[in-house]
Order: sequence, then structure tokens, then C-alpha cells
Amino acid sequence: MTAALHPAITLLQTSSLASVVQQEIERAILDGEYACGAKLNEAVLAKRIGVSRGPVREAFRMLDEAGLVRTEKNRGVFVRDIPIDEALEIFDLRAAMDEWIGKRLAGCITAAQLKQLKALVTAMDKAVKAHDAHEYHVLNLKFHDAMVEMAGNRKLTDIYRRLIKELSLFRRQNLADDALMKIFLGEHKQIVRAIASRDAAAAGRAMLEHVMRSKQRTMDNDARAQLHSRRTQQPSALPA
Amino acid sequence: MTAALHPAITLLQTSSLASVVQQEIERAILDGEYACGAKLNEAVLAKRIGVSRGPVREAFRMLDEAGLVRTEKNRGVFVRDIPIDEALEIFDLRAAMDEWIGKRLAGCITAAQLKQLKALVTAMDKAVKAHDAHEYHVLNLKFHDAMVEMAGNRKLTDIYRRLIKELSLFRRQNLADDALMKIFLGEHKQIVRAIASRDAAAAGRAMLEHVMRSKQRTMDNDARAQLHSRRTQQPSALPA
DNA sequence: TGTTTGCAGATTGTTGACAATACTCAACCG
DNA sequence: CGGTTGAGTATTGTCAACAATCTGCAAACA
Repeated sequence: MTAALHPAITLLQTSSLASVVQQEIERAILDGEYACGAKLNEAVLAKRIGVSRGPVREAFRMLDEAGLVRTEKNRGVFVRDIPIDEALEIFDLRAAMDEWIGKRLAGCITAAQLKQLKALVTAMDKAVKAHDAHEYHVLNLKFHDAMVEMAGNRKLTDIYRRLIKELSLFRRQNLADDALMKIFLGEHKQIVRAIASRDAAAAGRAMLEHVMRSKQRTMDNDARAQLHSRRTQQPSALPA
Repeated sequence: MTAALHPAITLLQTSSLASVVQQEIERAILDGEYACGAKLNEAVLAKRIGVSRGPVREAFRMLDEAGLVRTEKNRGVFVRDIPIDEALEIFDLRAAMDEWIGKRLAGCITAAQLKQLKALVTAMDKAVKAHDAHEYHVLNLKFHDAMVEMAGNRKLTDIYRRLIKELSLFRRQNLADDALMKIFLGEHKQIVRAIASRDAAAAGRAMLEHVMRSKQRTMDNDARAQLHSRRTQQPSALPA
């Protein structure tokens, strides 16, 4: 009876203009079409997407609540610029979450799920050997997303994905070089091994350390970037 | 130079109608003025608050993203009704977070902060002795909120508060009876003791078990409620 | 009797217009 | 010459009207 068979129908039934605008803007932001801190003009976006300003404003409120944009009254909305200290805090949180996920998976993962994780690691192995940093990056995201989903806590999955999006906003995630990819790949293998052997403590530790190493890399990158910018520009990048 | 001194001025400068409406609706929901699942009528709310439907719709989008309401296209928005299994998942998450918070506080809490926690426990003690369940409830929320804030991770604080709000949506949180309050009070004392003695493992464990006991109580309450409703109504409260 | 069809009212989705505020830049003092 | 003031423009905030959809009910039909 319900016309839920044809995908186009359900799409029209479920998604309002505001939600498609929200998805489109979110995609554009995460794809890097707008720089961090860039201003999003209501009228321009409305015209580009082909709707009026109302739905765009509603989409802005959603994106604001999701932490992807920041709204200044009477001034407009801007792509959020995650400061380094907030990014590091998010890493700490992710580390705690992933530790929990690791422990849990060691206790409840199924054979099929384990197979899926192993397949992802194998694919990453290939990507590393092909020096394909982009492919590796995509697979890495899938790997961690698969694990949080397998942990079976929908709320955690929501929050985790939200944090990943915010993190991806932080300084166009420098892709890892070959050496780093190899290290991370080894850690991934260790994680899967610990989970497969049902060793909760080891799995948790492996996950924790894996994320903490990502955090360390981010700190190093930032320190290097800061140093560089301070050298090229004036040395007065200090409080004006 | 900036007119930030007078609070009324800054309020007008920072908060748009949409945000005011959002806060008002959120307050009304959390205060239980709308039942779970209740429908929120745009026009009625707009008229009551004294604005047009635009800001109300924007507020709805924010509340939806925050998980407090659910939107059905062409049908309206409804106060979210958290199902029991989702509530239990949230408890699991909270447990993990609180364990982390406990461990962390054991390592970094200051004397002043410790004093603050002890004061809250003392106040709860008084409330229990006065059989004031409502006052105890408020202090309990403050106690946990203070700890998450002291943990010093703003992202975690945001998420924690969001989860607390969602949980408070679940079946008008039955207030604890005297016996239960005493048990929880004892656990609070144990938590503070463990933190004060800088025993990270003990503090984490105390927090974890404390939340898990709350979860257990919620499960018991729900089982009892289900049983009762099944007895009073038809026995066919099963899938129709 | 039970089902279907069609109308009337109510509610949401979307839009364009108007009001209020912020930005730009040139003219005007001190 | 530096700083301020003031129009003019661009952009956001708010609103009221219109279009689309849903809901409820009563009449028509098998």
C-alpha cells in the first residue's frame, strides 16, 4: 500500500528543501569547497541551489547545531575554524571512545564482522603499496566507522561521526606520507589481531595508542606550520 | 568602547529571535510542559511567544539536530519519545564517559574543586535527611555537571550535557525514594574519596558502577511499568 | 454494513517583500 | 595627515501571504 518502493517517491516524501540544502552545504564544506572561516552568503547559496532564503536559513541552524558553522547575529554564518586546542581535545575524546570500542569489540565481534575488518586492512595494505594516500585515507575512515558501528551503540555512532566531521574541518587534514601510513597500517593490524584474539585490554590499548599517535602527529604538524608561518610572515604573530 | 557592559545590550546583540524561541521551547520541554510525543504546533507557539512562524521553524531545526524533537515532513514536529533501548545505550555511554572523567579528575583536580564537590555532597546529604527528593535531584545533576566541567574537555562537556537532556526526556525521571537516595549518596561519597586520594582506577570504577546502578534502576522501573500496563490494559500490548 | 470518494478546515512548506543592521568609502573637520 | 561622520549599498532578520499537503467527516456506492 505505501508507496515506499520507488526511491524517488520516498525521497520527496521525507526530505524537505531545508534538509537537502543542509546536505548540500555540508558536502561542500567537507569537500573543502569553502575555506575554514569562509562566509556563507544566504542569497548566493539560495540562488545557486535554486530555492529561496528560508530553507537556507533553516539549513544554517542545523549546521550550526552540528558544529560545522558558526553564526554571528546580523553578520552571517561562517565555516567553523576549529582551533588547535579544540582539535586536541577532540582527539582525547576519540581516544577514549576508541579504547571503549576496542574493548567492546573484543568481547562481541562476530566472525563476519572480523572478516570485514580484515578486508579493509588488506585494502589499506594495497593502497600503501600503491602509494595512494587518498585511497588510504578513505579506507581509514571506513575502517574506524565500521568499528564504531559494530560496537552497537547508535548514540555513540552518531557522536563519533559528528566528531570526525568536525576534525576533518581542522586544517585540511594533511595526508600522511609513506612512512606514516606504514606505521598506522601496522597499528591497524595489531588492533584487528587483538580483537580477533578476544583480548579486551590489548584491543583497548591498541586503539587508544593509535588515536594518540594521530594526535601527536597533528601537534607536530601544527608546531611545524606555526614555526613556518612565523618565519615567513612577521615575527609579531603574537597578541597584537 | 564596546557596549558589552550592560547585560541587556549584549543579549540583544547576540541572541536572535530564533535562539530565544529555541531556548524557550527547550525549557518548556525539559520542564515537562509537553508530554513525550506531543505535537508542537508552529502557529500556536509563534503566537504564544509573540513572533512569526519563521523563527519558530528555525528553532525547530535546532531542537531536531539536538535530538529533543523529531520532524515529520508535512506532519509537524513532535517532542521526542526516547525508547527504552536507546535510553539504556545512553546509560552505557554515560558510564564510559564518567569512568574517564573519574580517572582524569583523580589526576588533575585542584583543592578548590575538590572542596566544591564535597560541598555538593554535603548539600545532598542534607536533602536526603530532609526527604527532599527534588532538591536532591537538582544537586545530583549539579554534582555530575561540575565533574564533567572539571575534567577540562569542552567537547566532552557539550556532549555530556546533550546526553543528560535526552535522558531527562525518558519517562519523566522517577524521583528516587529514600532508600535509593541513600545508596546513591554513599556512592557519591565514595567517588569523592577516590578522587581525593588520587586513585585513578578506583575513581573510574566508582563512577562506572554508579552510572550502571542508575541504568539498572531504570531497567527495573521500566520492567515494572511494562508489567503494570500489560496487566491493566489488554495483554495484547505485543506487536499488533 | 463497510468501503470509498470528495469536500472543507487546518497545518506545514515555501516564497517574496519589508525592516533593521552592518559594511564601504569618500567627504569633512581638527 | 589622521580620524570621524555620513550617505549609499549589501546583507541579514522578520514577517505575512500563498501553495501544497494532511486530517476528519460526511455522503455515495456496492
